[in-house]
Amino acid sequence: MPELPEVETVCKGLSEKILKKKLKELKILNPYLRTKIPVKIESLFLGRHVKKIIRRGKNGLIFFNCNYVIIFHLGMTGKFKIFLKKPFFEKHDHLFMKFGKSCYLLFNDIRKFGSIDIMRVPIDIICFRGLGHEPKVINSFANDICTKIRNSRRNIKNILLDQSIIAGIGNIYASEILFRSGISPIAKGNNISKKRLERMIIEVENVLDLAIEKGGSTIKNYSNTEGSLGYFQNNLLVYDREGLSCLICKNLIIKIKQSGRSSYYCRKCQR
DNA sequence: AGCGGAACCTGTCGGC
DNA sequence: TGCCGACAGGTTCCGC
Repeated sequence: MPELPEVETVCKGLSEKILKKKLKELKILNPYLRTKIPVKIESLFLGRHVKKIIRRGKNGLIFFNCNYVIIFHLGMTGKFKIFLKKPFFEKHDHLFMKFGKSCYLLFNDIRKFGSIDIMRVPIDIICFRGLGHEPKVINSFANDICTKIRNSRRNIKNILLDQSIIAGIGNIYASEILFRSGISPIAKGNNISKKRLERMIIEVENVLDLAIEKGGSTIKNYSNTEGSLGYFQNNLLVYDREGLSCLICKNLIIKIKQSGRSSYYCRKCQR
């Protein structure tokens, strides 16, 4: 469940559990993710304390009191499972960690599209991995973003998914943002007025903020549900609603493929 | 240079 | 029941 709001929620959840705690044990169960988990991870972090945990785009960064940071990406199916006593390992568990006296973490990833990596500090968080602006601050960069979009002949859906322009939007929220903005996913960037893009930028903030809020409310179940989060489904206006009626005009929601990925929209409300 | 499509990997679901 | 293809919330690489 890994778009920006989910990663934000995971970072908050991890902070509650492991902030200031010492890493007591670490075991790589299966290093093969999108990138290989570095063997050095054990020697670099064992015995170190967690200083802070932040999110940048869809990446989570765990800072320790040493010169390295652990960077995780959830890919499509990555999750952290938290336990208060030592868990049994399961299929697709990749990394095991113990913090403090009794906090156990397992990174589990069925499809192996996630990653656990390390990086030396200091990190240039602005230019981190070529990511674009954080949605929280895009209002300050609205001109810059509008110009980029209006110079592009790509469709707006793909532009929203481009992490180097705005960081953190994924396939679900791209559809939701466009629905709320009244913009068709097949509209070309260079054909959308500045005014409409400014409205869209506000909706980016709205949708992600709301999703973080909802994610925050379910994170309470995080340790109980062992990471099986399923929040925000109830708040989706178009995603996965093919054939159902538009909540505004009652027209049928349609599903199309763009660059191999599903987009959902209302032909009448979105132009 | 910038774009769309394929590839990466595993599980699930619907159709036949 | 069983097999097969399509699909899933992401990113990167490879041609055109």
